[in-house]
Amino acid sequence: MDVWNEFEKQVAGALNSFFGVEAELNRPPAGVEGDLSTSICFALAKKRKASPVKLASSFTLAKGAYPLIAEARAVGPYINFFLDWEAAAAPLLNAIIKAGDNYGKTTSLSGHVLVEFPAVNPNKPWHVGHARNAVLGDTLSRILTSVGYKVTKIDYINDLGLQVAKVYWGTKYLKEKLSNEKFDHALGKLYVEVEKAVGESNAVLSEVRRINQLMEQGSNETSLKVRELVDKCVFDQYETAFKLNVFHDLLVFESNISKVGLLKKSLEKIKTHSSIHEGSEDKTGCLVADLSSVEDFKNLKDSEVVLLRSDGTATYTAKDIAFQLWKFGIVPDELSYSPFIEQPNKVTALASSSSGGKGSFRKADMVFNVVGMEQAHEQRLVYETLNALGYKKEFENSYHLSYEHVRLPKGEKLSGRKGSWIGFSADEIIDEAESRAMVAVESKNPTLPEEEQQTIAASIGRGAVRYALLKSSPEKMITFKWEEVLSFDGNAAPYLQYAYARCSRILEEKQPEQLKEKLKLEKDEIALLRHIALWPSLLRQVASSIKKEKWGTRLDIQKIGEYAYELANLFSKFYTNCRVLGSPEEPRRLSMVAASRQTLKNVLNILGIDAPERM
RNA sequence: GGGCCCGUAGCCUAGCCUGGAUAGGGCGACAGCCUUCUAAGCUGUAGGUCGCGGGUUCAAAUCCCGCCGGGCCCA
Repeated sequence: MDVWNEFEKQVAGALNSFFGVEAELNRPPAGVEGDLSTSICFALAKKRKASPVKLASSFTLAKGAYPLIAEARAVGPYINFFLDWEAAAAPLLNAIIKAGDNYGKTTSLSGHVLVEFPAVNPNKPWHVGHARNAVLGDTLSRILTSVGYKVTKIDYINDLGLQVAKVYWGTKYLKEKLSNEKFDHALGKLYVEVEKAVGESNAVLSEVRRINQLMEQGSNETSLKVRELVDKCVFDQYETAFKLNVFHDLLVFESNISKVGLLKKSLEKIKTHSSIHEGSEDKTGCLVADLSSVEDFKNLKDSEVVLLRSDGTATYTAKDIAFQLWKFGIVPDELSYSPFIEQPNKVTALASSSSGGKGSFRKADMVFNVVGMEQAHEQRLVYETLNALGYKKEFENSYHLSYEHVRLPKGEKLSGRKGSWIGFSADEIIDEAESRAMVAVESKNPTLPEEEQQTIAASIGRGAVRYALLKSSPEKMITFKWEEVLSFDGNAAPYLQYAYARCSRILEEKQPEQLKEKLKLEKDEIALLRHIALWPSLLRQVASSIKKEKWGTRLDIQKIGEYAYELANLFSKFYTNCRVLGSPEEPRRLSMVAASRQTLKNVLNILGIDAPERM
């Protein structure tokens, strides 16, 4: 049931048949009456040599042709259209309640989308910046799913990096510094200590390098032990993910990629292409990809991208290219998979492994990499290389979802090496939010069993953190401030959840029944109903805002949060001004409450925020 | 040297791609509203050189050019 979409079509049709032009439609600004408006008369005024005001007032609606349009009113040079809410309300409300969790969803798009996030190194806990990445990737996945895509959420674990070798060295030689806390936290702190040791002694660094070599060779005692350590760390990182309602389908470990020789096979496949050749000048002896045909890279030295150095070792770019080729199924999937972890969403995430069975991994039609914006250049190199190799379709379907980083209150960066994340790990922030929520829950619901209070507080805490990370545009830097994340008033997740809980409490008393006749609605009711009706087109609009750009991807993800806030706000006004239970308007208002509750639930679900029945 | 992102009240932020009505919100401040479905709420007041300067246009926060400030990348 998409009343709004139908209304838009009718307004466009009415304007087209009267003026004979396609007119753009806008929402009138706040304080101006009407549901849709057009400023087409300005443009027409010039061509037709008439004043825009006259043109606007000349407009008339063909009778009976546009059942959803109640009125078209000229306001100065604008024409404002009014939807016939009294006629539309009953069928709309009935349809929303019937559609339930599917209200707003469509199946208009299809294809397999792979979304990779957050790819945190397995030697420390997630900090608030990783949480931003994860929450963005997760919400993007929810949006894509809601418009019909089949989405695979994938995580990449670089278990062959020097950072991992360092913590492994630490567990052997600095055992006493490994604390008893949650393992990812213990490792993260140990890592800081190892960095100090490395800085003080060359012997340590060469031992770390030796460990790293063993890891890269694989199939030895060290590499097995390192993988054990990595798994243990990732398990604990995923406990954090679960607290944020972040779930995955597949984890791919670099060690497994390396073992099956993905890089080598990818290079075999592409090296005969004319754009892959030996480098010139200072790149003699290197294998390079030639991107000099790309306008933006023409004047750069690295219009030749090094894939293999003259000593035969591969660059990160080469690995990234190989992995991107794998994602699109250009090189076959030779990885084996085993069940890795049971998730609270009842999906068992699989992980690449040395012993498991072949996966049913389907090649992707579209790939999103959620990566910080400092990597824009690197990401573009990868995609442009695909293009240069003739994989045009894959190039066009490679998306770098970039986002700005989270900074600490004083403006410093979050660093694993220096340990500046300590005190700002995702766990610490979520836990703090949860315990603050618990104080309020206890005082407002003293009779509830403690377990239930805990569940509600957890929902509020994680919701607050997720919403704080989602409500502003990804390209804006976030300076972390406790007061902001822990503010439970105003434009914050608890405000949305509170509106939902209020709906639920009314409906606990009485359920709505099918509505039949035309409804006479009050102002607050129309405002609420209009916003509810907007949900399907808002969701569609956000999904279609996804646009590959030269550097990065356009995505209006913050519009979801904005919509959610407005919905909760309009419901709160309705709740204050329109008595439901026991009032003469009870039948229709119960339906309004049920439709509000359903829409709030569906919006919160896209944001990955729980909808508690009471709080 | 080249490139990317950000700049909107004390603080945070929407709007910019697709120009149009008094630049929307939130926090904080101040003043009101609980004997009726949860006051984590509602109502109101104060607070703005939309970083600066040009240009295009009937119309610029929005488009174009040039600066400045902050962050980042390539070399």
